[in-house]
Parts: sequence; structure tokens; C-alpha cells
Amino acid sequence: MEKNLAKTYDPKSFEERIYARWESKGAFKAYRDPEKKPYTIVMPPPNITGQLHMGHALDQTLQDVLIRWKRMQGFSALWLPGSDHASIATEVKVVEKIRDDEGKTKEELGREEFLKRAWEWKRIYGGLITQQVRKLGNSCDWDRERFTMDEGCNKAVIEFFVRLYERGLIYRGNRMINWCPVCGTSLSDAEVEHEDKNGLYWYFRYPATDGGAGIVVATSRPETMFGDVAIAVHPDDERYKALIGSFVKIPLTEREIPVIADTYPDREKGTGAVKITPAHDMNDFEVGERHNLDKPSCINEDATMNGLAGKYEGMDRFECRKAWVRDLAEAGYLVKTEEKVIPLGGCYRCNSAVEPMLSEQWFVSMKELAVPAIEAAKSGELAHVPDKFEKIYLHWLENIRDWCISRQLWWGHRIPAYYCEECEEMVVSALAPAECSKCGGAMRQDEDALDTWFSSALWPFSTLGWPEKTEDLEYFYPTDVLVTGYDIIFFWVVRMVFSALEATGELPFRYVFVHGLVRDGEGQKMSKSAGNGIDPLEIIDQFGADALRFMLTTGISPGNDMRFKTDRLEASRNFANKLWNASRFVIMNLLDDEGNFKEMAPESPETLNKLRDEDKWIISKVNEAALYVTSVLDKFELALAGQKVYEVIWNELCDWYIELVKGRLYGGSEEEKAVCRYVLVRVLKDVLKMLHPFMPFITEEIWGYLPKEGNSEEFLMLEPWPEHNEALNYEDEVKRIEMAMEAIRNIRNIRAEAEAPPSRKLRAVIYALGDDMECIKAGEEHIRSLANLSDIEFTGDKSNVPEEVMSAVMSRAEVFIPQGDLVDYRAEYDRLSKEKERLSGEIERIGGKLANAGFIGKAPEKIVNDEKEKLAKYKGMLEKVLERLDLAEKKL
RNA sequence: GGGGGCAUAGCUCAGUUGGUUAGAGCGCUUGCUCGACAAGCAAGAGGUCAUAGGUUCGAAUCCCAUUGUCCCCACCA
Repeated sequence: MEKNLAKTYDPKSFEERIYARWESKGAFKAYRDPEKKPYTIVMPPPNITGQLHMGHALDQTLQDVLIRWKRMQGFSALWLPGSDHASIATEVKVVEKIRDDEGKTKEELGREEFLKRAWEWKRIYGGLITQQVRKLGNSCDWDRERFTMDEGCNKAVIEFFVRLYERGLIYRGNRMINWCPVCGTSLSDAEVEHEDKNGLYWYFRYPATDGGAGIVVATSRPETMFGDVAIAVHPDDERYKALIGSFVKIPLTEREIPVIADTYPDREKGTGAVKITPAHDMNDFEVGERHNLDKPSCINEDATMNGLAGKYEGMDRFECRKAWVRDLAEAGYLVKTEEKVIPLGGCYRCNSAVEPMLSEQWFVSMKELAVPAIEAAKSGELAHVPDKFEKIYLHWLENIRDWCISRQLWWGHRIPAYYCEECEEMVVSALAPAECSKCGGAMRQDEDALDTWFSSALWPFSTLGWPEKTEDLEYFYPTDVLVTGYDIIFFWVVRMVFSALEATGELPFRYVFVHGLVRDGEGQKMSKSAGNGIDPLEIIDQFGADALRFMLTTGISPGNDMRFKTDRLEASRNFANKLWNASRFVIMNLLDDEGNFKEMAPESPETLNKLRDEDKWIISKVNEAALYVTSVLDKFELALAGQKVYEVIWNELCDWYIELVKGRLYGGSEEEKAVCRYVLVRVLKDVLKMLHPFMPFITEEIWGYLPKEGNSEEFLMLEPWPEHNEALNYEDEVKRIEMAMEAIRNIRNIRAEAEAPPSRKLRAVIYALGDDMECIKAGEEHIRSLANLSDIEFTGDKSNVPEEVMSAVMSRAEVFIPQGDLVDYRAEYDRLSKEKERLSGEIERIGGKLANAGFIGKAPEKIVNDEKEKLAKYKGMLEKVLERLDLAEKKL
């Protein structure tokens, strides 16, 4: 193996190798270590039908940053991965496959054979996504990988169902549900997506049975008229008062229905009279209940019309609508039509129009379960980050309705209810009863499966062994944080919370860390149908997983959507490249010709004594960063943390420290070099650790090339997180280096302005007094080399400054470049004028503040003193600027 | 119908309990093959923080209103 890094940063050359090593050496494994505190995250399980998309990449990277950070902090960090069986999506795929391969329907195949095919499908394709997950660098404990339909999860689901049933919180009933005719199953309310669409109101006359004019009613769904059982009007509506109690006929049929009074109709809407179809409309159902009306259905489960529709029987609902409207219009019952925006419900899986239907289904009674879940958020025991999402969570729970959990599907957890073939007996039980306890008849299990989200809701504890009291459950549960997108708070977060409180008596997690959506470059939602999705695997191939991860976790604030922009990806890749090269520089200076490490000063008080200002400066900066990064990570401010590490590495380590240290490294004594090596390695190691959660691959790869101390772990990912140390804040040294930096910047500025080529060595005169002189003089060597000067003359006497000079005013000194041929008084004058403007403005602003009695009286003392100091500083600078300006003006 | 978010440089976005000369990346201008790096180095230009009020000694930050924009929820007369 080469002893130093390759010349160019090429993530493809090491990312897969490093992941394989981590995994094979068990670096991701979490142990129940009694000496450590647990830190647990369960991964939101991706669907086995899914392809890895940017949403996963974002969601999982956030989790991996947290897990890697906590692991380094010394927690026993468990990130539990898995996948979801995705009832509807998988069943649809398997049905299609059987149709294509064998030309059969699932019914022809039968339940048992179908499930065999489904498991086979899962075996072949279900692992794809977990392979893709590895490419992101995720440090999850694959030995604990779970599947929502594995044996343990199934046991948990059945157990939970039975418990809820026994508590009276699960019931079976004939109620209004959302029906997707294409998927052929019921849906929960959360699975229906509402969308406003352009549609029509048709106004039809329902003639009175006594030959009167009858009543005109508006509807957007004429095909449901066959299921009408009444016309409702508001009891106070003067227009219809007289008609209440009379009968009208459904046009073109012989069915007579009453006109009833109910407060439900809105007098402003339509004609103020509403047709009541209890089997196909939620509100109508309730009206029907209040008035004890029949609830006839006129639409079948496959969305065709049934016998009630007479000659339209067998027609599709939308075809029927067309024919029926045409016939009514021809017969003169159509009064008018009106264009209208109509909110339509669509299936969240297949997007087809959902039909509200009356159906026999299983429900979870929500009111009681919601109470503790609401309480947990209100008391602060459950915290949303950012907290604005708590409102969404609460609003949903406070308006919750019963949850329809049965699905007319085979792929899923089969409902543990058994019906006697002989009598009416029904039993809910974890174990299949051998026979009916009442009549001894044979028992038949309910045909339906449970909503996928019913099993997802148990994920934080079913995966740890519940309902058994396993050691894992004992140690790792409750989990610490749940990371997810705001789009599935309703589907998942809410349900996990009330399920966990009910099943385990504890919250499933302390924090809900919510992130936004990854949108495309134009801000559009990425979707398969729009074809604007960006494949994370392609991005990784092109830029490396580290660049993708860094891009996804920085430059955004929690909970907000982000646009996927290639330029930010490139910037992240460039940053990785920068770190790569800086590391190459460090390693290059550590190695001798044979590729062995040269002597390095040891970690000792003697070494500490040999540190120069710049060494202490960079150590202070890194130390300061450790404090900041840790504190913002504690607040889930990942972007701020990543940004800070970026700045330390690029703007402080690379831009300054490496440049400042080159003199000693190339021309210093062996002892000095050994000290430099010590500082470089120490600082590099610390920044690698801090960057590691964000960019695990490159940091681990570089780590492998660095010299290890005796007790070091094999992997960077298992090293301890850098601790802030108050003793490492070297204030005086920092001041001296920063003053040198200010001088260097000013001289470079003059150089650029005077158009002196960078290669030309200049002379400089620096004027300062007292402590300021001491301070700036300490940086002489740095100023000379980084500003490319031939020599510097320090003076405390302005009369020593030559007349033909370019000048710059610093806060505590002045620098002069006395090369006559470079002097451009016009430029000098313009720049100084600008500087004068700026300083005068500041002085005026601060002066105003300090003249304000309110400010002096009420602002904190520190703020007032800071302002006073600033004022003095600016005044001193302005004085010098005016002096130079005066000179420049005379020369013009 | 109800609720929420957002509005800061040409673009994409940070700005953590109110107090710095309001920042970054990209883009733009100018100059650089000096022994880590052109995926780079150096120096710059560019913002009345949507608008109008209010609170405060002090507002990009807190409150109210307006405008624009995006989203969520809601039983399709």
C-alpha cells in the first residue's frame, strides 16, 4: 500500500472498500454495554418495492450523522435498519407478475400459492434497497435488520391487535370507508389525497309525486342518484318549508323519496336542497343515521353499477354518469349545469378516484388512544424539532376519526378474527381456535389483511422484541429520536406514538426530528410520473457519497424543503478534494524517503512549551470549533455544525495554518519540524473526527494513513469525539496571529491595487506604538513570507515613513509600501475616501447610540463598553485615514 | 372553509434565546503554472433583509396588517 494518498481525490477508489471493512469487522454493531448509555434510532423502513430516492438519502444521512456522532461520544449507538412489506404496492406488483408469467389472477391461484409467489418476490427484490442503502455509508447494525412481516413483527402485530380488541378499542362495523376500485381495497382517511379538479354541478328536477313542480337539486355525481333515499332541506329555509314531509320521485325511476328537514344543508350552496345518498357520501350517511333511513348502495366494488341502477347495471360509474345525464336531459329533468371546482379524493397509491362506500370493515377506535398522545406532546415529553410540527401533529390528533385498518389484500398481516361456519360466533385470538366454542363448528379466518401502517406503528418496539421482555428492549428502548419527513407525520409518527403508549406504556422516542422534501432544481416535487427524480446512486457514482451527504446536510435549516442543485454538490465535492490535498500535504511531511514516519514531538508539557503562536492559534480555533459543533448538534442543527467544520478546515487550517507552517517545515530545525508534525497531525485528527459523521468515507480513508497512538481504535468511526478544553484557548497568541493576518491582507490588497505582480518582492514599513508594536512584530516572519516582502521596517516614528508610499490603515497599526513606481495617488485617494466614508458613517452611528441616554441607561454594560471601544477604534483609524488622505490629495 | 410555512446579494440558501461593518456556495470582475490542491490561490464588486405600522435604548430577528408565493387539512349538493 502506498504510504501517502493518491494525487487526486477519487471517492470510487475507496468508498466501497471502506464500507466493506466496517461491515465485516463489525464496526456498526451495537452492544448492550452496561458501562455505556444507549442511543437508539430505528430507521424508517423503506418499502421493499422501492428504489432508493433522494428522500431516503436525506432521511438516512441525517440519521447516520446523529448515530455516528453519538457513537463517537461514547454511547452504545444502535441504528436498526429494516424494510416494509408495503401491502398494496407489493400485492399489485406480484399480481402483475403472476398475470404476465402465468396468465392467472390471484383468485385463480388461491391465497396460499399467491403468498408463496409474494414471498419469493420479496426474497429476490426485497433486498435491493438495503444494498443501495449501504452505498450511502450508513452505519446501521445489519445483524439486527428486520422486516415488517417477519415472524417477530407478525407476533407483535397479532398481539397488539388482540389486546386492542380485548380493550374494546378495535371493532368491526358497517360504516363509510374510502374505497379504491382499482386497488380493490378499503383505505384509511390518511391514504386519500384530496385534489381540486374542474368539474360540473348538474341541476336536476325531482318531480313531486302529486304532480307538483317538485324540487331542484345540484349534484356532481349523478350516478349516485340511484342510491338516493331523501332530499334534505334546511328547516328554516322559506323556499322549501312547505315541501317538508312531501314526496318526490327520483327522475326516470319509480322510486319515491321524502323531503326531510335537517340542519345539514347550506342554504347558500347549490339550490339549498341536497339529495341524500347514505351509502356513497360521508355526510349523507350521518343524515341517514339521524333520520333512520335505508342505506342502499348502487355501485359495486369494481366501480360498476349494480341492479339498483336498472338498465345501467354493469356499466362503469363514469360511463353510467354520461348515459344517465344524457337520458335525464332528453327527458327534460336537467335544469342547468354549472362549472365548478370540486375537491376529489384519490388513492395515494394509484391516484384513481376513491369511492366513499358503506362497507363491513375493522376499525381502531381513536378517541381514547389519542388522549395520551396529545398529552405527551403538550407536556413536552415528546418534542418535535423544529417545534412548528407539533401543531400539525396535535391538530391531526385532536380531529382524529376512527382508523379503518382492514384491507382487502392477501399480502400483509392477516386479521386474527375467526368466524364459525355454522353459527354467528366470532372470535379474535392470537391462536387459531380449533372449533367454535359455542357450537363446535369449523372456524374460518377473516380474509382481510391489516393496513401496512398498523405494523409500521409498532416498529420502534416490535423490532426490539416486544411483546417479549427481551434484553434489547430493556436496554435500547425507548429509542431516542425518530427522523422523518413531514409528509408522513400522520401516517406514521402519530400512530407510533399512540401505539407505543398503549403497548409499552412509554413514548417510542423522545424527539421527532422532522425534515423537508428534496425538490428538483426548479423547486418541483420529485416524482416518478413527472420523471424529474434524481437517482442518488448516479450522484454517488459521479461525486461520491460524501459529497452527496455533505450537500444534503448543510446549507439547509431543519424542516425546510431543499432544492437539489448540482452547484452545491460540486462545492461539497471540491471541499472533499481540498481536505484530501491538505491531508496529502500533512502526510507528505510526516514521511521519510523510505515511507516511514519521521520523528514527531510527543504529547507532553515540553512540546507544549515549544509551540509557536500559529500552533496555538490553530489549536485554539479547532478547540473552539469542537465546542460550537457539539452544541449545535445537541440542538439538531446539523447544517450549522457541518458549515463550521468546513470553515475550520478550509479557511483556517488550509488558508492559514498550512501556509504559516511551511517556513518551519521547509527551513526549520529538526526539532521545529517535529513540533510542526505534532500540531499538524493533532489538528488534522480533530477535524477529521468532527467531519466524520458528515463525510465518513474520506475521513476514514485519510485516517488510515495517519500515525496511530498506542490505544487508538482501528477505525476513525470508533474514535472518541473531540472534547472542548478551556485550557486550550490561547488568547494572546490568537491576537498576535490575527494582527499579522490583518497586515498580510492589507499588503496583499495594496499589491493588487498597485498591480504589483505576486512574484515581485516588496518592502514594507509598519508603524505602531507600544503593545501594538510588540504584537505586530511577533508576526514579522509570517508577514514577510505570506505578503512576499523582501524586508519590513518597524517604526514608532512617522517621520521615518518615506513620502512616496501606498498606505493602509489598520486598527492598531499602519502599513506602508514605499516603492515609488507603484504609487498611484488617484487609487490611493479613492480608496481612502471610501474608507473615510465608511468610518465616518460608523462613528456617526455609534456616536448617536452613545449619545442616547436610553441606550446608556438600559443596554447591558458589556454592549455599551463594546460600542465605546469600537468608537475609539474607529476614531483613531479615521484620524489616520484623514492624514493620509490629506497627503494623497496634495500629490494629485 | 380552516391551518401553517416562506419572502435576505444575479441564483440557491444560512443567519441558534433582539445588540458584529448582515454571511456562505455558485455566478461575476481582476491578477496568479511561488514545492497539498486550477475541484486551486490572491484581491474585489454586489443587499434601504417583500411593503406599511408597532413594541424596544436597539429589529433581518418580536407583534399587527398588507402583498406575493408554496404547502397541509377539510364529508365530491
